[in-house]
Amino acid sequence: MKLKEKGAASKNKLLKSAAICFSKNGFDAASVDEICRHAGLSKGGFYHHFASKQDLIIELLNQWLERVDDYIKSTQDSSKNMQELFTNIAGKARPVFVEAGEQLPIFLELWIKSSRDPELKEKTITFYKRYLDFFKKVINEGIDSGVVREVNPVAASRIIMAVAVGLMMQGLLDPDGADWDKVARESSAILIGGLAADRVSGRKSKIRN
Amino acid sequence: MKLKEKGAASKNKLLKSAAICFSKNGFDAASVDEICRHAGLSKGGFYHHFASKQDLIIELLNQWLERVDDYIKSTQDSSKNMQELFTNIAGKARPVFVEAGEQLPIFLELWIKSSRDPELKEKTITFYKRYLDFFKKVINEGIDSGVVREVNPVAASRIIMAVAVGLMMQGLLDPDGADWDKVARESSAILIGGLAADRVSGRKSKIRN
DNA sequence: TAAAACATACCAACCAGTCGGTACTTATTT
DNA sequence: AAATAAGTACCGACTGGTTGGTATGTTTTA
Repeated sequence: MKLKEKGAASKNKLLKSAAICFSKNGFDAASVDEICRHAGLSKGGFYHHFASKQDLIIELLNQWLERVDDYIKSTQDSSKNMQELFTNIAGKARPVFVEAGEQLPIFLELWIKSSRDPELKEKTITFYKRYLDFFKKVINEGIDSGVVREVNPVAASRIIMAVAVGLMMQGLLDPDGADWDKVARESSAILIGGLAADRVSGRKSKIRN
Repeated sequence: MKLKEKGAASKNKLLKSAAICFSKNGFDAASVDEICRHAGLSKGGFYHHFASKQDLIIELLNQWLERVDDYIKSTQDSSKNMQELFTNIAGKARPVFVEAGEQLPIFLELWIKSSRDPELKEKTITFYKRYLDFFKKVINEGIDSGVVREVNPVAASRIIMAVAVGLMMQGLLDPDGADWDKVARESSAILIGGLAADRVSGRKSKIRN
């Protein structure tokens, strides 16, 4: 194997190990030593590849950001209308809750950390806005095609985001308290179908202010 | 002042200082020394009142739990039907986002911490279920009175919780990105009114599985 | 032989928690 | 009421352990 490749492999190993160690007990609890041990490298190796622990975190975030892009693209391609899209997203609840279930606490911890760290915040907001724009676009299409009533697209996007994030948090706190897969599907159904027994207003939504 | 009262005052001062220090940089970052300094007490004083740092956190949580009960009661009393309740809750978005805005990161951090710490988890779940039951009750009343269509009450409660928590998290990440007060009101409107332009199904909701 | 990819040893800082001791208050006894 | 005993509130130096980061040396590859 070439030197460069070996170096890149080690760096990747460190990133993977870091993600695992972080998910176990959080960012701060996972020490650099522990990550190194898990990756089978020494501290010198770590600081050869990363300037600091924070630097590693940033790089991890970048990797996730790329995945977000991929996910958005794949979901966008395979969904024709809003209902279908929501069904697709809700259908992916299980992999999100199970496979990535261990990465979830880190993801949330990162979110909170971002609220205090400008460097992280910038990255996280990028991630956040990307999803927001995606939903906004979907809703606008829905409105144009008459499937969605005339709500504020940005506000609606925020609710969708809120439901997604909020359900994740509940799943995190009470994993066995519900069949989250099912809850996700029901949630999207309620979000789509609406809560009220009868339409409160006419075609136009009744948002004041 | 009597001795006991003085002690209680000091303990309270420590709790308040802790809440402030925690909100600045998180649980782990705030050292016991820092809390003591802020409270104008020594370390010995701290460990006279609390068995450990964790012990303090638990007591803080208990205080918050009591406030939750008060809040639920006050909201319950001042709302006759579901729309009114939601309007009330959404109307309180500003105080939640502004006044308690600094305590929010801690609250969320606590949530995550709970997912790993059984002792904390038990407390947090109590808090969580209390809100869940509250919403469930409201929705059941709504269904009985015909205002709400026949959704799964538990699932609906989880969505409401999700929206609340999810919006808080977005507000945390991007405080100036939106008028969160307005977003909260619009959200409750959408939640109540529903997203779809036309009722997808008939009276019965179309939840499968 | 130069640089990349590590390893080893080490440090200064920090942190939760301990412990012996002090100042002051309350309860009990004389 | 005075003396004594017991308890509460608090101080601050100290400890054992951990952590992020560094300085320097060694091996491997181009």
